[in-house]
Amino acid sequence: MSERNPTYYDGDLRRELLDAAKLALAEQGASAVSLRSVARAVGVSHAAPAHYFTDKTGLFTDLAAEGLALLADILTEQVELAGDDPVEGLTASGVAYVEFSQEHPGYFEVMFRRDLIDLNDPTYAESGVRALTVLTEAVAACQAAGWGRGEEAWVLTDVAWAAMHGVASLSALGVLGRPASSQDTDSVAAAVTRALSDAFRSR
Amino acid sequence: MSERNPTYYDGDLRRELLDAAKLALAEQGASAVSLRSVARAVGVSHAAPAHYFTDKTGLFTDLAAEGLALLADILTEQVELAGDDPVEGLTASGVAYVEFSQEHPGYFEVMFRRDLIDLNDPTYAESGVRALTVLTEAVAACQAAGWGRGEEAWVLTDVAWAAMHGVASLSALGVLGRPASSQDTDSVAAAVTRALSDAFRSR
DNA sequence: TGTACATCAGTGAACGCGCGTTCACTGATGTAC
DNA sequence: TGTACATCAGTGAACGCGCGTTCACTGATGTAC
Repeated sequence: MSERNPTYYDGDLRRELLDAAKLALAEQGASAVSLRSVARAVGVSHAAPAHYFTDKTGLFTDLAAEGLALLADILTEQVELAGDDPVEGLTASGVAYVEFSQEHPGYFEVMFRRDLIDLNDPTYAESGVRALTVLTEAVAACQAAGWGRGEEAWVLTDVAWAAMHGVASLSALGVLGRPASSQDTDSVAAAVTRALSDAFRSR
Repeated sequence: MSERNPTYYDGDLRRELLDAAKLALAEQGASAVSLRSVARAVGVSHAAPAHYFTDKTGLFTDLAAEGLALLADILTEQVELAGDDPVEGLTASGVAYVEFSQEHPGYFEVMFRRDLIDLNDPTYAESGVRALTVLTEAVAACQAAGWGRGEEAWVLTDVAWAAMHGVASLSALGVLGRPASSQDTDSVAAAVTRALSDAFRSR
């Protein structure tokens, strides 16, 4: 997606279209977002998005790739920050994953939707591999430190990913928390993520 | 949704429309399903679905309510089967949740989509409460047996739900498993679910 | 048993709409000489 | 510095399409008497 001639004027319109799409996705969900509505939100011709993204799948794919790259960066940072404590690195990654989904619901809405994006897009795939590699290495470091021994490495990676992803998804749905109370979504997700991390940590 | 006169002929068309929608959702995703396409698949007039479901949201809501009721049944059954072993009951519920998502991808596609269904539909909400109650009671029984002490009950319930839901979602996406190998999706999900259960069990 | 009537599931024509996509174009920016 | 040309971002009119929804209707099923 989106190969552009870098020697030429690289205006803000592409950026603005992506931001508008991200906002609309967060506020109204994917079913309400069209190329025309995005163009309308930015105030340009309805044909403009096709210039940058070819088609609707292109727009969503570029947005998903951008989000996935940011997520990979965030996970990498968390693992690096944790330094010599790999279990802390994995825990912090989980917390950061959930926070990412809350801070960027627009990204999260399309990042894992195979009916909306091209999973084989090189940029998207590269970031996906990067994020998964960080997670895999973090798990391997935990195992080297004695955590989760006796389990195959990829199983533990999937377990960690699934746990993070589950909290992020249900948190976005707004179904977590003490029944019939209106707690702050972020703090609920934080409590759940923390409890989940503790469960892993105590192994 | 769908109050109908039970004294009258209660044909199969409603059933067939639901089944066709479920199949299309599983195969092509929500963005490809329309009232007209469902009617086409069944071979009836495009206006027929409106008779049973009022509108598109109605169709998806009825389908989601049906799926959620089935899931609540399944979870209840697992807890009952486990009898005196509450941790086994919770574990079996997790496995069953993931299996449900794999056996009924069409249900799973709409069951948690607030942009597609009416979350306040009485039937849907009632099944939701039922499923969550089963889970809550299972967690309470586990705590009574000494598991997960020191954690608030709702946090543990959310942790369990998020874990199940994460595996189900990522499994449906097809991203779990040993990297670059084409393992059977079901067995991968089973391995991950099992590892997750073990993690909880060992607390 | 027979006739007249009520119900209602499903039809099919018609509507207006927003969509993605195409395409000839304009006009500003940058390049060659 | 000045002119002629090339590039390309973005325009706006036009297209055909599938959609959800409406509505007068048909015809089969069941009910009243």
